[in-house]
Amino acid sequence: MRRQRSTIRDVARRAGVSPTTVSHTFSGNGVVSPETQARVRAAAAALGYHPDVVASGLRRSRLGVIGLVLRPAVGAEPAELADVDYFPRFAGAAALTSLAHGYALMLVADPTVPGAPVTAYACDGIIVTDPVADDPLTAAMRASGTPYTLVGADIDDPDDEHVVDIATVLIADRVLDHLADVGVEHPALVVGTEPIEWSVLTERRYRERMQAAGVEPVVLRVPERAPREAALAAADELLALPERPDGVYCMTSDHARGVVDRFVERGIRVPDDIAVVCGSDAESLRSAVPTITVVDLQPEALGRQAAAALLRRLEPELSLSPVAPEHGTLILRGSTMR
Amino acid sequence: MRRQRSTIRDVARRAGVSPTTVSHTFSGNGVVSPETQARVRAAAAALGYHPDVVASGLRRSRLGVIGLVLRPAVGAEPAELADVDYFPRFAGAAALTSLAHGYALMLVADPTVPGAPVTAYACDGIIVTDPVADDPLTAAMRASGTPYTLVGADIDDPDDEHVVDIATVLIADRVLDHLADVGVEHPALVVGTEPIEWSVLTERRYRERMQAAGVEPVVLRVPERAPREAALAAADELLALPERPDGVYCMTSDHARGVVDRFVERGIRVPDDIAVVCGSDAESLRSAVPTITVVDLQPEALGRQAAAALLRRLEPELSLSPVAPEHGTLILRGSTMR
DNA sequence: CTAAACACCCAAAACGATTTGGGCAAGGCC
DNA sequence: GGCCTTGCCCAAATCGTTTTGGGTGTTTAG
Repeated sequence: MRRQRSTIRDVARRAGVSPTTVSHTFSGNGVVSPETQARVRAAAAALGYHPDVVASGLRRSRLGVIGLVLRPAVGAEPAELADVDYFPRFAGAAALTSLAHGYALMLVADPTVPGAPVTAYACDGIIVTDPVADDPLTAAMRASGTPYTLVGADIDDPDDEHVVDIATVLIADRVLDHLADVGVEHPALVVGTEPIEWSVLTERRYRERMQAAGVEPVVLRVPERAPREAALAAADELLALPERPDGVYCMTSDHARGVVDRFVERGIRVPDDIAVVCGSDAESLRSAVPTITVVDLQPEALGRQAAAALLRRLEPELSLSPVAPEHGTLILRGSTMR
Repeated sequence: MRRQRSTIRDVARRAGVSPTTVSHTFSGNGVVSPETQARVRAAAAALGYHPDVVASGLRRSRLGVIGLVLRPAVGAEPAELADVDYFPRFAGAAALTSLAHGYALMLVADPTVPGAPVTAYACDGIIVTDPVADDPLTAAMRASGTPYTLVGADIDDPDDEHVVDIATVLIADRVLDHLADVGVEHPALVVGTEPIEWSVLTERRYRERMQAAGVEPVVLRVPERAPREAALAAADELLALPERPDGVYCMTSDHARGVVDRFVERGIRVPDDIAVVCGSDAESLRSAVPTITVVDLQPEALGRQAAAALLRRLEPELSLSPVAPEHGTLILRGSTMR
């Protein structure tokens, strides 16, 4: 029952050659006569041999694996992720792009958190979404010489070249424009607390625009992983304001759902009294009453782009069809249909 | 710029001990005095040392990685997957369950297809969704002694114990019951061609029920990855039947969309003339006109279950909270709302 | 006082591949 | 004939760990 895999040595013995020759025939590295190659391949086939990726990875320090660190998701319970569209879709697209070029994609834990497994360092390169401010993970990757690609910039290091643009400002503008279009005059922002580009730049842009419009900005910070009560409380806080906002931009689906639910509970009409937009899609937003207008972040496109960028770093001669970056558009639903 | 990682030997030198001792302090295997341990840890920290997962994987033949083979998706273009909910959600849940127990999850290619990378064999165990009839991959895994878990049974090997139940028959009954409830008397079935449990058992069950009801079964087989035209043609074929079906059960989202689109094009009213149910959910089915009733396959629950089953095989002493299997229910939408 | 038990540590042999640096013939050139 | 290629092949070192099988001293038991 124990694994009894045959090694390169077994193949060599059976084919009457040296292990070197076997290695050469498979890697195409040395010079091996066609007849010998045939003998070797026959022996390998007879033994059901296939090279040990780990051993060859050790020697060549190249494993054929791309790592993916989903930052906010690590440590999350699977159940918590059930409602989030972004990560699985991103990962799926990145995985297929990698597989198409001979790499496996591995979802790994952030190796900079103390007790975590350090599998990430074994990868030939890693994709990080989304890096936090002054990210220790990026630093670690740089120190260990592991190629990386960030999805969304490290806001404390905006000059890093290895970033896939997530167009946060563009998207913020679209959302705020849309709210203005449906007549919202003083929107509030409900944003997460993690220092990631997505949150920080959205808030910055929001404040800029409010200032330009001469409107007092209202920003509520609610932790991404806070319990539902936090979102409900945020809704109450908005309603208690002296000048009640007539629109809300919630970054995460949990917050949007909580806020809308509480509004409805309190007899506030959505969208007539307050319009709501959410910054990312999720099943619950589609089936909510009313359904909630969202930003389509196009996770597949980003996943593909991130994987392609990293693959280009790993194998410069690879020909990768460039992906046209087409950034988030709005999916209009009930919560803004006035 | 080249990777200059420090090794266990460097740490040993700096701490004035042997590599053995360093290994022992980190693995907790041998006996090392607390003072020595402290010295070793200090040295490791100073050098930024972290063990090489690949080297240790080679020696211990245990990498800390679970492989996931998404059968129908391998070789697919990322764009093709964009619309499919099932795989990314399944993978996401499996990944989080694995990470929570110290394993990374790796999406790998089917190693039994000729030129494919054999990364799968490097995994400590693999999850296969969905195995085809008499699956060569299962055979390979058995031969190489790699633990595996199948999601959906191999229909030619129904006695394999390492299977996560996907309740195909139960779901088929629910769909057919629902169609009957809304007045459908002779439903047709549009099913894929891959010999996977999901397709085969559904068709079998469908035929059983039609026979019991004394209705002539109508089964159209359309390849899973066929172009859109194939689904359109299937719709036409259904319309051309002497006794036109008054309901259709399409297994895949592409087929359902194509069929509905062609029906609408031809002036057939959905659901009034023909009701339609799809066997798996996708974005396009939610936004189609009319929206299409689907089976909620609960990919997260299955992913979690599959990972848990495999983890239990890999580490029997692991305490994994049992997951209550709650199988597919229907999400009712316009295409069956008569 | 001697022998056994214990605590702590280490050298060297794996693990399974790749790579380096030749070795040995056969053939070509002068 | 001698020398240089060229074609083909191999032995041994290497990658960074873990594990095996001792080797020291220092205590404890008899």
